Amino acid sequence: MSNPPPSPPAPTEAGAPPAAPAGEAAHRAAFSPLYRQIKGLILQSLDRGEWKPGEAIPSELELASRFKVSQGTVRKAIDELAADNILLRRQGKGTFVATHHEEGVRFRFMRLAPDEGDPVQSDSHFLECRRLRAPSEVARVLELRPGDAVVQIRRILSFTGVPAVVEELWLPGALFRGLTAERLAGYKGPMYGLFESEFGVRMIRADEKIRAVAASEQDAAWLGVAPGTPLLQVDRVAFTYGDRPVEMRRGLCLTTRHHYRNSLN
Amino acid sequence: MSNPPPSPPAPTEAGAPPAAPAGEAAHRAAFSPLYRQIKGLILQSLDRGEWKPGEAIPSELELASRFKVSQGTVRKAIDELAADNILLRRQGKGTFVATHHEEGVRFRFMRLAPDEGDPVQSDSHFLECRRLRAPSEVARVLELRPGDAVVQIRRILSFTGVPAVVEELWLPGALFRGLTAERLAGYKGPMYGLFESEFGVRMIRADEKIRAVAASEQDAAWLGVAPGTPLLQVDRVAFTYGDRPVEMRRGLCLTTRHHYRNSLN
DNA sequence: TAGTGGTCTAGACCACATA
DNA sequence: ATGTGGTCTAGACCACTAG
Repeated sequence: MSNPPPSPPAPTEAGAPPAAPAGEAAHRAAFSPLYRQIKGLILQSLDRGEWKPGEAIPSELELASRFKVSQGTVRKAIDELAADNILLRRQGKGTFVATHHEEGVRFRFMRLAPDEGDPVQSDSHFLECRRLRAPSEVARVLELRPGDAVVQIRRILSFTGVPAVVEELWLPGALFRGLTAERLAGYKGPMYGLFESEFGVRMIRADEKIRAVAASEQDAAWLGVAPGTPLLQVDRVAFTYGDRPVEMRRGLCLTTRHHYRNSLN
Repeated sequence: MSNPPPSPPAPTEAGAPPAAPAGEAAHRAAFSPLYRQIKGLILQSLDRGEWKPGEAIPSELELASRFKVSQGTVRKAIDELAADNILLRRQGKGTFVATHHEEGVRFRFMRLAPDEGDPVQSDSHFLECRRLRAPSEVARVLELRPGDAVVQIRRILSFTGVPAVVEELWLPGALFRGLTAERLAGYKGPMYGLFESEFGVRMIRADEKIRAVAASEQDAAWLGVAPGTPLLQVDRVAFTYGDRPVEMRRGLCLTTRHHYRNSLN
């Protein structure tokens, strides 16, 4: 850096607006450390697609000179993004934008596992994929205006040929133009991989609410069980960059040979 | 530190055995960075009770001089322990051993939340607390020898007076001598708080497997619902320092007004 | 050999809590 | 005023990857 030698430059300025202490400011305006501002700038670049999933981002040294901070500060920003599973560090190679196509990450959003044996990839059978105006609850959850278009998808997930989950999804229509049952069915790999590659929508995080419910006649038929059979109902809201909700989903899972796994830390 | 000035001391030595490259060693013996060795040493101190839950551990500078490393290295070790919720940093005050008594941490192991309103404390009604020889499955999960003593506990959890969970727990008898229904019932606060304060067993982490099942006659009676009502079955194994299993638990949850909440990152 | 991330150190200064 | 954790920098060296 080019500064008066052993005197670190004042924080609060990084090519970006945040946290400028104009005059005296009230008591203290938020205060965000430099590395967090850098994190925000990197997130913005990701959001606007400057670096695509699977690609390498610039090296730490390069980002440091771009943002006019030390490597250590960039490092700490990237540390947090890597902890959030948004970036992926590979020693000797670089830092990469995480993608839903990687092998090791395929079960991050698929918590249903067989009671014995290793987790296995599920097969999708799509029942429906249509566009319609958002029901009020869907609009509320996805933060759309009433009447905005949404895509509704219904599918059956099977493990080794046995149906185990019937699922319904809602997506904002504006983000998923041209999504059809054919495209869904023809795609190899996880659905979030398709969303990411074909529509530029990357799922970052999700909240789930889980309940036990009795199978309806129709759900029971799809799963080949008796009506009233207890099913695990998993309601998910998934978010992309900036905590914007972009998927609402309800899964009904048969848990006779599978379970939902979770770890509490 | 007292070392030849601008030449960082060789890693691999920190008052502890790990990762000593005797001669040449095969290809490469694990290799654990210094801060991870320090983390291990701190964990050992915690495990042996050198610092108790709620207490402050020595300052970073103090630990640095004790372990003969720089503050930054201790800091990184503590960073990881704080991320694991094992330590708690409080700026200006010190670093503290996490405890199950704190307000903010009371819902870390209680994932059942009311459908509307904020999470609320549950009341326990203890049905049973007795010592017996471990059934084979319990022995296997808790890594006991067949025939070792275990404590079996059964209780009902109620939210605002309404029964919502019937729960059965198994604990290693050797660690919980003198645990009785009276002591459980007389204790104010979370059960893990009692385990920690009265028996020196601190729960660090847990794995859960969740299924939907039909209520048995007995469980239905306890919960005031019809037999066959779908219940959420939550099977938990909880671990203390060193990933030693110290609790096996099965909860059956009524999810008509509550749900199990989870976040996927 | 060069480039990338990973570790370790040392020192300065900031923010917060307490006495 | 002092002590604690929190941030930032600068530089050296290690570990891994690839041309």
